[in-house]
Amino acid sequence: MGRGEPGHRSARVVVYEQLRRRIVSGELPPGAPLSENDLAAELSVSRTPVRESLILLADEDLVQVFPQLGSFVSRVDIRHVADAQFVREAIEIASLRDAADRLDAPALAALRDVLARQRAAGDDVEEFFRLDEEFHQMLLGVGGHAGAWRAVQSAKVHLDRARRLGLRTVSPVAPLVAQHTAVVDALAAGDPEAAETALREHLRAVFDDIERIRERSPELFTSEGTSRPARRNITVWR
Amino acid sequence: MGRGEPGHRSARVVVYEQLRRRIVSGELPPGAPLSENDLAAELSVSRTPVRESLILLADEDLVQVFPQLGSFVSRVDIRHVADAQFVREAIEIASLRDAADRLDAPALAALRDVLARQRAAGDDVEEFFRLDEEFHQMLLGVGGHAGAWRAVQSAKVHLDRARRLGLRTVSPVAPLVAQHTAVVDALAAGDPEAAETALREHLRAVFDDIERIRERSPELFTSEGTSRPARRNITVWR
DNA sequence: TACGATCCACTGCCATACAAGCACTACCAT
DNA sequence: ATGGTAGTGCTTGTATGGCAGTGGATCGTA
Repeated sequence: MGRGEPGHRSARVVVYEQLRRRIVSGELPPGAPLSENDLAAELSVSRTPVRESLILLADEDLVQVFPQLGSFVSRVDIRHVADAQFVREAIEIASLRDAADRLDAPALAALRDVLARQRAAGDDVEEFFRLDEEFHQMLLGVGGHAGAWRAVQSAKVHLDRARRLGLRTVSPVAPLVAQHTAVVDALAAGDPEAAETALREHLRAVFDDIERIRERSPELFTSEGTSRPARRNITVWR
Repeated sequence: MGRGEPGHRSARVVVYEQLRRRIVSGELPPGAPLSENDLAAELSVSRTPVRESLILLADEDLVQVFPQLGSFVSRVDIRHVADAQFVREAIEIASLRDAADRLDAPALAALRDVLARQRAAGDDVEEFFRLDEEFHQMLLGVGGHAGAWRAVQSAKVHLDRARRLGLRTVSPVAPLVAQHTAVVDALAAGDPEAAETALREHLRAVFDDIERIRERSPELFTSEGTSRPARRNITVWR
């Protein structure tokens, strides 16, 4: 496929999406070194698209770059997560108020379909997060603010990463699906107040989860002493 | 100054900030071509930092890149502006609710100082926008959500650009300062309801301004036919 | 053993060269 | 006059080379 084809994805986009996915999933944990050379060799591209991807990831605070030192997966800054929580809540709640008036039968059916699939997903974490994205994006669309999804996503990515880092040891996903259901039920019942309360509780529950994770695994979060990582184990063992 | 010094600003950051300023100010109008080679020559750097800056600007929808065709200052998409308006309003209003409880004497004095400087600025557009940024950022800080400023800014930049494109021909800034003052007065009076109403009216007034600008200068906004610009006048006349 | 000067592998930043593709011009055949 | 087509100069995308800077490893000295 030629470069001009609509389906063409440049090497930069491919690299960016893969790195982002691996960082958010926890496969590349906070503090992991991201050498331009190593990544280029691993992904069979040159340093250029790798570097451009790292710049974009640094712009959304998923990566920290120290010139002449190295690039690293950023540690989770709890203040940054709190800010993301606030932004996300503000946008989603504001949209929900509009959604109460605009909900129609097809949209309601689509929402319920996502909920059913979430219940069916069980403990498949990957699937749950895919459907979680779909649910919240759909909810924004019902409010007539699908265009605000990018802003939500740029905040949500930090919440998702923090959750996934400790998801195995902490809460199951079933209550979250129940909270989603409560929001939709309140909307369907024409009770925007209850919907707002339910959504706010849901988002707060997510944040509380993260704070529990922080207590269990403080090494994943920033602390004043570790802000500037150093290289480790450069020479090969022999 | 060495590259490692704290005050060092890489060529990429310098180029990025200059291009961003020139785009938002209208010096580089919507549709203007941004050739990587030309910009590199003009700014006395190589293509690399220019290109990396364009990627960042494209990520925030200030620039559109068409592979093998060219990069252009993006036209103003009214839907995009409406989304930005919604996001900004949601965040600032949510923060204002917290600000009502947290306002103390020093913060109030700082806010009033900015208002006084805005009144003194008169018709200096550059100064007005600087102080407008300062005011809204300060208001977020009072609410305890200074970290949300980046999210607001990434939305606000599109509103600012749209306003500046037609500011000369449309409304004066004095009413905007009066609206700012109304917000602070309501906060100081301990009336969060009135403050919210005043802020919402202020933000809506800004958006109405943009719609008036659109009626006067539709060529600055997207229309279906002009989404993909073409090159013109490649060969030199002789 | 403890400590300091030096070395050097490795880093990201920038400049440059090459590759692939599109738009327009100019020309040629019909 | 008109339609088709090769040529040309620009575009962005990718690869690579060179540079300044960093800090762990290493060796010399007390």
